[in-house]
Amino acid sequence: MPTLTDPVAQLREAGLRVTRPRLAVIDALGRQPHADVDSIADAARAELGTVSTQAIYDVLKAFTAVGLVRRIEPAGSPARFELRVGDNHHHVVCRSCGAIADVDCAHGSAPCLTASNDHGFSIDEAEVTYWGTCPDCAATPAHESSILIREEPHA
Amino acid sequence: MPTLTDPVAQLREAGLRVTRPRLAVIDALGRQPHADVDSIADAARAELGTVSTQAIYDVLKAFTAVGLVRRIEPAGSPARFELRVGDNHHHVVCRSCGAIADVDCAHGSAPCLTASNDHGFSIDEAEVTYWGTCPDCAATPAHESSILIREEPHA
DNA sequence: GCACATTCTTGAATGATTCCAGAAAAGGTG
DNA sequence: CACCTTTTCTGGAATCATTCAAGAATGTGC
Repeated sequence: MPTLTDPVAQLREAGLRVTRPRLAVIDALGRQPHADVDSIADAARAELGTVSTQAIYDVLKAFTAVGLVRRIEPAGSPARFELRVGDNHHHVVCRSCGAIADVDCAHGSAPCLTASNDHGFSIDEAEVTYWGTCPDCAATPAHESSILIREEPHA
Repeated sequence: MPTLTDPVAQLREAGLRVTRPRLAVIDALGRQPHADVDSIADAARAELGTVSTQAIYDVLKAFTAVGLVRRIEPAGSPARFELRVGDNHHHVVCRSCGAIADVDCAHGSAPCLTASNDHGFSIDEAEVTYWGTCPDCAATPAHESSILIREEPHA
């Protein structure tokens, strides 16, 4: 087995054309697990020289459509994307810097998928987001965190 | 006891001034559990005649800050607000029309709050979002849903 | 290698949300 | 009850993420 399922093969299997921007995006996501569009675009540009932001959006949309990547959208953050799909895992999001980490489901594959009262909805997915503080931000005295996504932008 | 904790008293207790727009927002939220800013603004205008969108945002921000309302942001939808706070409950979101319903926690008050591996994060909240199809959309043959937020806008 | 469909580029539009400065209103005090 | 300070509301513009559109470039199957 290759390093991690040959990207070219992945694209072909998904019925998608193999283009430079697409490979760059896969590569970027492989390196940065929960990157937002901007980071992915930066990474892709570092690799290819020039890629339009639009292309990144298109690529990500195509990937999401065929299930190659999963789009996650923690409240208050721009959308982020990850390659891990299929295994129902969840995320911890840092309230102060926006960092995201993966969390495997504690009770098997579909933990809380059973709602107490589904109001007649037919539920097909349970998405769990844990909110807290990442080790880095916990260590820092509540100011000057690494990224700062939504507080005191002037500091 | 009043219908549901006198709004005026609620505001006073929260240390907020009692203003017409604020009462209108509380009223609107009492009637529409998971309204977005636009709906709230409409409801408030129906009641007061004129209110700036800005005022609605300010009011909601103030309410959120003191914990009077909770802000929820399902991926792909504008932010929504609800009065129910304090009881850790979750939401079911309809993939086709965006409808939201409350779901009480099946296993007591803090169900999945225990992540299998917290990566060093100190977690303070677990937010669960169930995705599925609401009864209305399930009944409809997959087209012409009530609101249609994000699929096949041309249909 | 060719033709065709798909994908990328450029540039602009949209929608939600926020920032700003000034005008108005609410509450507490004398 | 009038005054003053603080907070809130108005109106308009700015910002950010994302999407739309039209044409040029590229990948794929034959």
